[in-house]
Amino acid sequence: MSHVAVENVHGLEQQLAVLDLSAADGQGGGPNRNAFAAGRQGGYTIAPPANYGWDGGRNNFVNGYHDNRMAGGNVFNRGPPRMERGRGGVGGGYRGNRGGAFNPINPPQPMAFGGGGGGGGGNNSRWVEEPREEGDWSKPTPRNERLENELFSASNTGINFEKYDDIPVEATGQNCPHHIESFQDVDMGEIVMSNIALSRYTRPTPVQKYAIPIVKSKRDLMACAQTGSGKTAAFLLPILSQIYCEGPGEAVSAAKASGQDNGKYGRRKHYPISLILAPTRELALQIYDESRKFSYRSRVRPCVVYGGADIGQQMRDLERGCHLLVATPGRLVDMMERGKIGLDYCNYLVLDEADRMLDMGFEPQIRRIVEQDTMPHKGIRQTMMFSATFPKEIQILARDFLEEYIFLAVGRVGSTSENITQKVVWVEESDKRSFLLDLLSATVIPSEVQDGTGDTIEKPGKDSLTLVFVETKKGADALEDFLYREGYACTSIHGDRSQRDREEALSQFRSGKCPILVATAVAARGLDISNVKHVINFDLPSDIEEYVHRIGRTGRVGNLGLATSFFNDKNGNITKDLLDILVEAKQEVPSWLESLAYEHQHKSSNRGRSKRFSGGFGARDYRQTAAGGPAGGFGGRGGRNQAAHGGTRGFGGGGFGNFYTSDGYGGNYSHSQVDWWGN
DNA sequence: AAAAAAT
Repeated sequence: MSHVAVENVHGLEQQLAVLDLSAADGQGGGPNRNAFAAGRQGGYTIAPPANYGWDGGRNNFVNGYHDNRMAGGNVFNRGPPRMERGRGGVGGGYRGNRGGAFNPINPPQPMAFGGGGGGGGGNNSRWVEEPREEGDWSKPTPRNERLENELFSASNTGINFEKYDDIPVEATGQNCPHHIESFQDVDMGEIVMSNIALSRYTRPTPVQKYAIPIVKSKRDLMACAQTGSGKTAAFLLPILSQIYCEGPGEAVSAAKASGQDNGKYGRRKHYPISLILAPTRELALQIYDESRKFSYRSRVRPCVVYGGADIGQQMRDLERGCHLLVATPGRLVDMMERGKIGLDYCNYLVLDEADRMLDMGFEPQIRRIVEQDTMPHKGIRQTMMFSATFPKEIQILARDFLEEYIFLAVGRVGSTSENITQKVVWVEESDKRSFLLDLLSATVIPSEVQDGTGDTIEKPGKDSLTLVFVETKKGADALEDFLYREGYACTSIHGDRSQRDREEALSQFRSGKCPILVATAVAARGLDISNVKHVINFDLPSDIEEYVHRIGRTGRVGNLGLATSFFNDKNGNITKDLLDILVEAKQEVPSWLESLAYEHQHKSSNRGRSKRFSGGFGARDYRQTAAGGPAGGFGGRGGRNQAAHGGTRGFGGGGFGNFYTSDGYGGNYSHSQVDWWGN
């Protein structure tokens, strides 16, 4: 049945979910979880901040790029902080109490919108609006219809997750709070509830049902849930709810005490109450955009900082207040070293895509941020980690940052959504391009377009997006060029493109203006793009986690998706894991893949381990063993046609099935065959 | 060997 919450039960098939990794193994003795709430309630000096536009945070100019969502320039002035009105909050203590003592002007008055436009940024503002940080943080600030439309108009029309109700859920850890069935089952306050309604969320997704009460009860959490199942809201909603409920504590007064805005970047240091770290800039931006929705009509101001964009602009944005910060690690460290951000009062830490954040490339930066600076220790702060994949070795590492945590697994850790139809096809390197053309013309929902000669041709429609993954940045450029020359409206995203181009590419893809996006791993994780109907692994990745995340760009929030992967003898290292994934997701398995996996199992060591953890085996050694060297089973020269037609390849005893021959898919695949996967 | 993430 559904939602089997298990306490301290060692599940069998849950991929290491439990083992000895559960929180129940006595890491106890740490500080009281509630310490931060109790211990950080020092003096609170109320000093009115600069004039905030009532713009849930985001101005129309962020990160150095003009944001077209709000034409007309920066209409809100950024005057100096207003003179202290000295409502004598000193010693007044913590502000979380609703209906607290200091609420003389309620509700706060918003700035006039549009009208007046803020006085040209002069330093002599005479606006007498209530600064947003004052007042009762649990009470909504006034509506702003323009902002409301901007934030909520594009959101999808509710999530249909009924079919997920029989996904097995495992929650391990001591005193795990009971899950909820509806957003009304837990008190998240009127601000959150109204933003949930505006977002048209009808009922919580499975991961939200469990994570929300866990986070609300101040527990640390390691959460694993399939791609597209609503993880972002699963942490944003309860964290924001807590901040609204408890107020800013010392963070706001500390920022004010840290200095005056000197007009340029400001001298102030900002103390976010919550920090969310993400592995790519676009993902950080996306999370930030979500946080703007859920902080609408609140006193919480979200900010985002990431590399590749104007740091001065980001600093100016911080200057307007920063209570919830979304960041990529490098830029955050930079900001910390410049004294612009202090984590001293950061009570909530989220690692999104946590297994990536803790892998070799990121771990030192995470330790730098979390352990080697002023962030409250684990047990004081609340730490939450989310990902669809979480290799065992990284789970162990992750425990360094967690205290008495709850392990939550919705579905098996690392599994793929059954909403995604997965196909693996044998394609030699030299055939990949022509194969891709066939695939594109066969799978896109076409719209008729006039080509240069006046003939009507069919091109991808804007409601049918195709995401093509390649392994290298060069490869991405080359493939984009190729597709462009073939007449496809396509673009590309990878780490060598400018940040501006990256964001532009993503936006053109999202909007359907370029319905084909060629991408490297930068787009593999977390990005929520509606209408991605087809993910194509032009090059398969070398580890299975990457595969799971890549194909998870389709089949989101209950929609169906298709993922096609080009496989050849370069991909030996992923054979077994790929087979396991296909079997588990009840997908058709090409018999040649089964045979290869069988061979691989008998011919390579270190099987089933991600290369990151292969101990003494460096990546190079592993590759040689697995795929290239004398011990490998992939030395043969088999062509796609041979494979497809069951011809003999160079693998000893490789019995090839007729999965691809039986449906004529092999070398004779043509544009007319749109039906090869059974639709 | 590659990608990502600060300049």
